[in-house]
Amino acid sequence: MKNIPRKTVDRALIYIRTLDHLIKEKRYLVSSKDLALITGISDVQIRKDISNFGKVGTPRIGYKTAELNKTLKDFVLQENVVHVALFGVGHLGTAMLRYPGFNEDNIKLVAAFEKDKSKIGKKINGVRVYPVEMAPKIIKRTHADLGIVAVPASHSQEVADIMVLSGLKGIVNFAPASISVPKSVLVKDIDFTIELLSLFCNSQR
Amino acid sequence: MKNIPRKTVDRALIYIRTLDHLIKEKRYLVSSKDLALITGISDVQIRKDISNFGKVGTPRIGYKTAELNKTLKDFVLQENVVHVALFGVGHLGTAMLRYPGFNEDNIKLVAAFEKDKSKIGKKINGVRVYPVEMAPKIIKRTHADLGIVAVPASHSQEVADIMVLSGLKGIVNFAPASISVPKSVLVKDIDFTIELLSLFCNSQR
DNA sequence: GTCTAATCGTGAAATTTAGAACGATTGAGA
DNA sequence: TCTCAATCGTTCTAAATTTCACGATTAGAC
Ligand SMILES: NC(=O)c1ccc[n+]([C@@H]2O[C@H](COP(=O)([O-])OP(=O)(O)OC[C@H]3O[C@@H](n4cnc5c(N)ncnc54)[C@H](O)[C@@H]3O)[C@@H](O)[C@H]2O)c1
Ligand SMILES: NC(=O)c1ccc[n+]([C@@H]2O[C@H](COP(=O)([O-])OP(=O)(O)OC[C@H]3O[C@@H](n4cnc5c(N)ncnc54)[C@H](O)[C@@H]3O)[C@@H](O)[C@H]2O)c1
Repeated sequence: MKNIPRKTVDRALIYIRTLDHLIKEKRYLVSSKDLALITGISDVQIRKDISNFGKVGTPRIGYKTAELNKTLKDFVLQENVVHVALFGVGHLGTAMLRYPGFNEDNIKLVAAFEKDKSKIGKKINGVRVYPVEMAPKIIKRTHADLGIVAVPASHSQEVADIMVLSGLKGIVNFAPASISVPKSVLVKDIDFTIELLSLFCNSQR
Repeated sequence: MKNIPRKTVDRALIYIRTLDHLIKEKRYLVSSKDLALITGISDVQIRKDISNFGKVGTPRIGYKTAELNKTLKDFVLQENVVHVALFGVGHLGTAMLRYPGFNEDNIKLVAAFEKDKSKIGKKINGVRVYPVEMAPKIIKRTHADLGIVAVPASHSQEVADIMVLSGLKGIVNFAPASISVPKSVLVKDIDFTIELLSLFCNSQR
């Protein structure tokens, strides 16, 4: 298997999202220029990304939406369902538990973990809330792949440690604090504050 | 003013966040190596980033937390308060309205806009919810700089157009669909689905 | 069948970003 | 005072990523 650039993989997910949408609208063909208009990514970039996955386009015509979608999905997702464990059932965590869109994209929240006893034992949108201590056991039982940190920053390292111990391979961290994990575990920080400030800084110039 | 790399600006925000924290703990000095341990960013990268903003460190000692923090803030934030308008008071929008952390970082949610009449007129955490039609007027009155798209993807382009018309200079888009805006308006997409899938893909290799 | 315009795919150039190496500086302690 | 070890800041090198240029291909018009 060819070594595909990290950023290409990320953009492939955007192409997949876009193609899913086009297919739902019964669109059969799409050119790199069309995709560029929709996604804001340049047409050259799109063609180059796609060429990583083989020659699937037809000159003068473009790409068949269904075929391209399948090609991309085969490469980057391989029909996997991604199992995710949530830590922290507060405002943000609850929003995610209630979000119906994950299922459609092969993401399954398999369990939630809380400290607050009043939330433990409940089921939100079919997902049970467990005490944090049960995380290692439940995570193994449910085959969770990834974890989400949605606890206050003061407890983010603590839950990150549990996630690592439990064998999770990737963490999305919403807490506004860096977490330390072995380098075999990937971390994606999503700090709304930083995103807003960054946008503001960059719009100022 | 020197042209500072975009990624350096983003990392500067992480340094600021970290320094805020250290200062709160009454820590006066910090070396690039310390910061590297905390943030996961390499010490070389950190020194190089900081050197963009002038020589503020002392060999053998490191940086004074307060001084470095001030230097960074002067460059990238300039003591501005960022005014933000929220579109969509659903699960995610409400979580943001209720988040107390923004204030501490000079981010102010100045108004929220909704379609659902049952939500209009309410005040959440001090922020009033208006009908979308009032957005241009309220945004001008409140001097909002940025907007947040927290409506379903099916309506994201529609509200993005209103944001542009209203003069917002940057948009954080949580909807899983690309939005088209003039290139003078910056967009930051945050698609939880894509973040999770990306993490999964990258952890698989 | 030939021509043509649109589109793909790709190799090279340019740009951005990260990393490595290393000299310069400084405070602490012998 | 002199040495030393820690740390900063800068320059050079390397890697990753994007952009550019252009040839190759193909469906459709005539
Ligand atoms: N809500 C937002 O818009 C927003 C914006 C920026 C950053 N964040 C960050 O996202 C994270 C979650 O935000 P939120 O608004 O949902 O916070 P929240 O306070 O509403 O929820 C946090 C939840 O985590 C639980 N918790 C605390 N310690 C725990 C532990 N050790 N193990 C398990 N659960 C624990 C709490 O009981 C609570 O239910 C925070 O780190 C916050 O700083 C949120
Ligand atoms: N909640 C999550 O965890 C999550 C995860 C991934 C993506 N998202 C995306 O984030 C966005 C918001 O998610 P959510 O969970 O808050 O959705 P939600 O359905 O809870 O809330 C959406 C809100 O937008 C309002 N709205 C609809 N059309 C509008 C319009 N034209 N103008 C103003 N308001 C309008 C609705 O009345 C509703 O209150 C959606 O695009 C969703 O796909 C959310």
